[in-house]
Amino acid sequence: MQAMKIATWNVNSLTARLQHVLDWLAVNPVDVLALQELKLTDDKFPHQALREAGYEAAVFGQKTYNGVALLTRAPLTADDVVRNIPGFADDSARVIAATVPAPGGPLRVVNGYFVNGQAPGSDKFDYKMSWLRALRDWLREELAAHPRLLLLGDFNIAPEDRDSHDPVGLAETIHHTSEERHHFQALLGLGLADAFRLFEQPDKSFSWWDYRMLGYQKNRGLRIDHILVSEPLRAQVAACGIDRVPRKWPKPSDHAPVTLELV
DNA sequence: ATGACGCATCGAATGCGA
Repeated sequence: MQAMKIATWNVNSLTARLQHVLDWLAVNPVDVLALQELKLTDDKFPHQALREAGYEAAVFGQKTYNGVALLTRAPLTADDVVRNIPGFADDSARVIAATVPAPGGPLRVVNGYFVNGQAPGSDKFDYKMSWLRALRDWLREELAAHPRLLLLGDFNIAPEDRDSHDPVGLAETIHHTSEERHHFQALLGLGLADAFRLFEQPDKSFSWWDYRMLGYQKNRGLRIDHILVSEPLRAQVAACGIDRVPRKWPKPSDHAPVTLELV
């Protein structure tokens, strides 16, 4: 059976990062790439350049902020693409889900740009909590309908202390709060596994580093980009890692891609 | 340290990210 490669990457503006995406795909010709923070409307999406690179795209864009897309080598069936959480009113384009052909049977891929939440106690934090609750309730149904499911993207949650460069100094601040971590655990409780932790990983493995104060050079980062796999997929996960290479390129996204291999 | 850096927005200063 042929291996299948899947990745997620918050590009912090696809307009600014298109060449990075193309360069990365040329070296990492994954079958599926989930993108977040497109920061462009659908009419500005670079379908042509990506098609020339061998990818079709399902897009859910928005002006200035947010925006998500799924790039796939194999054509998607458009009739079961879902945009945002059904029944949850949301002004932000944060979720796109689609079914992707795969060797062991179709995969349901749910790509999310989770709410940042700014600070505990803020209106934005309340929105993050409501959004996470709605996501969980929807995913319960989605998993029932599609047992072979991946949830991936920018979760904006560092699940454990080891996922932060400063778990003590940043305790109970955004990305580190107990409430956010409980929500992450509740997602695992649906029957999902954090693919990254299925393998031994280097200490201080992060997927995001602040642009300021030499954050990357000092490895002051957080692991907030994740790939969760449902129980039926777990035994097929052969590898999961963070690719720091594009974070070293000129004018990088502040996030690095997270990659997964299914056999 | 209500900072820093980077991106987007009708053109500069501000909102936002994490």
